[in-house]
Amino acid sequence: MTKTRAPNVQRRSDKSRQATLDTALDMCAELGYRAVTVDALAIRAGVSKATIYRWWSSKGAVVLEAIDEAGIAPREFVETGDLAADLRTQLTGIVNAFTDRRLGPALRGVLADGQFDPGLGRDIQQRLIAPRIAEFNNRMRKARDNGELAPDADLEVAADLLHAPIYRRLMLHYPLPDQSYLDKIIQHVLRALAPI
Amino acid sequence: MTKTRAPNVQRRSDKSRQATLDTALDMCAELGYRAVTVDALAIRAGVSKATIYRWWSSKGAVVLEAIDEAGIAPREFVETGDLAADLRTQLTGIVNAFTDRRLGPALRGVLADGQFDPGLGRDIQQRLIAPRIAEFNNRMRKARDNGELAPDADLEVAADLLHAPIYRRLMLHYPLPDQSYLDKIIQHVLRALAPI
Amino acid sequence: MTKTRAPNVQRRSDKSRQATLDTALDMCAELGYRAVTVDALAIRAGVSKATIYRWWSSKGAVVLEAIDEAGIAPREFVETGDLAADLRTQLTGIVNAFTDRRLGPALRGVLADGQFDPGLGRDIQQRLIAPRIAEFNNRMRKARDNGELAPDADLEVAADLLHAPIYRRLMLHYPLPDQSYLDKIIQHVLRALAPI
Amino acid sequence: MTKTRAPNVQRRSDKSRQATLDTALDMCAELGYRAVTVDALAIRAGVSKATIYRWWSSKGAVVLEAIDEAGIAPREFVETGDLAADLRTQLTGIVNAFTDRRLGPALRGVLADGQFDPGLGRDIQQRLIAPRIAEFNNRMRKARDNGELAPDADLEVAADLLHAPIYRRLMLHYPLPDQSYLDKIIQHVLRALAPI
DNA sequence: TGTTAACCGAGACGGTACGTCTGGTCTTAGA
DNA sequence: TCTAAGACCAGACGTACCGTCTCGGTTAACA
Repeated sequence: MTKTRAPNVQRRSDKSRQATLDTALDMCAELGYRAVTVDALAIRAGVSKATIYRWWSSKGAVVLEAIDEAGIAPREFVETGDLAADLRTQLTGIVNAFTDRRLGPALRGVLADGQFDPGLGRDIQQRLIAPRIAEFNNRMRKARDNGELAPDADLEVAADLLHAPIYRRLMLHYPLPDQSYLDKIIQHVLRALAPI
Repeated sequence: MTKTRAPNVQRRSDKSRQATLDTALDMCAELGYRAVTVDALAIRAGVSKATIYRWWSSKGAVVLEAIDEAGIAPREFVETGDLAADLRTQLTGIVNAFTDRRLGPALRGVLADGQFDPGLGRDIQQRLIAPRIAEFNNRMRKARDNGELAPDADLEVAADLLHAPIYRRLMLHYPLPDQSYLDKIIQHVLRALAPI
Repeated sequence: MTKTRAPNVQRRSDKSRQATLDTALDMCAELGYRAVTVDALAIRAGVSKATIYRWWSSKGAVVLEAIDEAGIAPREFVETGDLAADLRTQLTGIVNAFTDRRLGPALRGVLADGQFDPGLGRDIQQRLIAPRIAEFNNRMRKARDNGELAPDADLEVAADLLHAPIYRRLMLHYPLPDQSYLDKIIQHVLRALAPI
Repeated sequence: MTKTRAPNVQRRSDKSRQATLDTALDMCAELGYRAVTVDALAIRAGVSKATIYRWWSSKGAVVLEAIDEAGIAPREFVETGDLAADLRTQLTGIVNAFTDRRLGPALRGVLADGQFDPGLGRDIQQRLIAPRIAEFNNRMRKARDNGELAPDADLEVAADLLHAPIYRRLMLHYPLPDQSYLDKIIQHVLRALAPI
C-alpha cells in the first residue's frame, strides 16, 4: 500500500532532472553542502520535492549523480609513457576536482556525508572511486610489465600511498597538496616500488 | 543580543560534565554518531540541554572532548629503539581507536562531522591530531639523527604516507588496514626514506 | 527572513483543524488554560506543531477560534417582548458560558491571556464581544422605541452596567452571579433607565 | 529535606527588599508585566533569585506587594457629605491607578495574572480589593442611614454597578472611563438606588 | 483523436531536532 | 544565618527540515 510503484524511467522529465542536478551543484558551491536542503533545492530548481524523492533517495544521491555527470576529474589516464608524469596528471586532476569552485564543495560534502550514510558511501565508492582505481591499476600494471616497477610491486599499497594523502588532508583540514608536494609523494612512492 | 555571559568554570558541576561525556560515548556506540541528538543526550545523561549548551557549542564538541578525555590511542611513542616496531605500535593504536567498540563510532562520527563544521574541524586538528603528529615527528627526527633514515628525509611526507591510508580507507568505506598491511606500508615508506 | 509564505487555505486539512480545536478545549477543561502547551496540544491532537503554527499565531488564537466555533452563549437575542426576561436570558447565557465545564476554562483563560497579548485581545473583542454587543444594542433600541426605556437612555452605560458585574467578578475571583443576582442587576438598571 | 525552613524575618535585608519592589515596578512600567522575568528582575535589582524566591512565591507576589506598598489609589474615602462627589473621587482614584505611568502596567498585569494563579488572585482580593470595598460600604451605609439611598438599597449590587465597568473595560480592551462617563455611571446608579 | 496512466509542481502534513529561554531549586563563598 | 552569584534541571518555545502524501494539471503512449 505504502509501497510506491517503481517509476517509469521512459516518461521521466529530463528538464526536471537537469534542473535538479544543476541547481544542486550551484547551491553546494554557494551555501556549502550542509546548508543545502531538499526543500530549498526543490524550490530553486522549480521542481517538486516529490519529484526529487521519486528519482533519488536523498540529497547525497542527487549531488553524487550531479558530480558524476559533471565528469569531474579525468577518468582515463592520459598515457605519455612517462609514469611519473602520468601519475602527476591523475593526482593533479583529483586535487583540482576538490578545489574546483563549482564541484569542490559538492564533492567534499558528499564524501563526508557518505561516512554517515552507508548506502551513499557505497555508491560513491562504486561510481566515483572504483573506475578511477581500475584505470590507475591498468597504468601501474603496464609500468610493472615494462620494468619501471619491481615485478612484485604491490599495487594496492601503491594506490594507497599515492592517493591517501589527499584524503587525509581533506579529513584533517590540512591544505591540499600542491604540484610540488604531489611530485614529492610520487618520487617517494616510485622509489619504494622501484625494481631491486 | 547574545546574553551568554561567560559561565564561571569554578562552579561547574563535575558530575554533570562527566555524565554528559560518558553518555555521549555510550550513545554513539549504540546508535551511531548521527542518530545521537542533544535532546536525547540531555535526557539520558540526566542533564539539562541548557547545561550542555552552556559548556559546549555543539554535539560534536561534546563528543570530541569525550574522546580526548578517554585517552584514545597512545599519545606518546613507546620507544623500543626499533623504528619499524615503534611505527607499527603507533599506527596500530590509531587503527584500534577507530575500531574500538566504544570509541570507534564516536571518533569516526566526529571526524566526519568536522568536515562540515570548520570550528569543530579545527578543534579536532588541535586536540587530537597535532599532539600525535608532534610525537611522531620527535621519533622520526631521532631516527634521522641515528642514520636510520636519509639525512634529508622529509618528515611531512613521511607522516602523510604512513598515516593517510587509514584516513583514505575510512573515507572510502574500505576496510581498515590490518597488522600485515600496516607492516607493508611501513616497509615501503622506510624504503622510500632509507639513506642513500 | 521570515519565509512564511501565506499558506493555501484551499488545501487545508479540515481533519487536523477540527482535531486541534477540539483537543484545545478538552485540554483547557482538564488542565486549565495555562497548563496547556502547544507541544502537548500537537501531540494529543495528532497534529504537528508546524501545522498549528501555520494556521494560528499562538495558543490563544487556537482557543479563541475553538470557543467561537463552539458557539458559546447565544449570539442572537431570543425576543419574547419582555425586556427583563430577554436580558435575563442573555446574561444567563454569558454566565453559563463561563461556568460551562468544557468551555468555561478555555474562555476564562483566553480572556485573561488577551490582557497580555494585544493582538489576541483585539481578536477576542471582535469575534466574541462585538457581535453580542450589537445584538444587545438592537434589543435595547427596540425597547427604547417602545417606550420601555427613557427616550434618551444611554445604551453604552446600559451595556456596561448589565454586563460588567460578570467581568468584575471573574477578575476579582468573586463567585459569578446566579439567577437571582442577575435579576437584581437587571431590575436596578431598568429602574435607572426607566422613562421619567 | 526539600522543605526550606521558614526564613527569619528579623534578619531580612531591607535594602534587598526595597530594591526588589522598586525595580519590579520600574520594569513593569518599561517592559510590561509579562516581559518581566524573575531572572532579569534579580539582576537589575542587584539581588539573587534565591532571595526573591525566599520571600515571595512568584513574580506576581512581588508586584502585588510593590503595588500595595506604593499606596496606589486612596484607600479611605474623603468624605465631603456629597455622596456623588465622594463616589466620583473614589472611582477616579481607581481609574488613575490603572492609568498611572508607573503603577498602571504593574496593576493591570498582576490582575490578569491573578486569573491564572489562584493564590495570587486571593491575595489581590484581600490586600487590594477588600479594604477598599469595606470603605465603600462604610460610606454607602452612611448615605443609606442619611436617607440619600433607599433604606433597603443593596450595597453589593451598588458596588458591582459602580466599580464593574472599570474592570470590564480593562478586560475587553475598551478605553477606561473618563470623568464624564464616571459621572454618568454614578448618576444612573444613584437613581436606581434612590429612595422610593 | 480520445482515453488514460503516470508524470509533474505545489505545498500541506506528521514528525522530530534544533538552540534559546524561563521558572524555580540548589550550591558555594563571603559577610 | 543570610546574602549575591549563578549553575542546575525541566521543559516549552517557535523554526527548520525531513520524507510522505494529496491535489489538480499536463503530457505522452495507446486505443
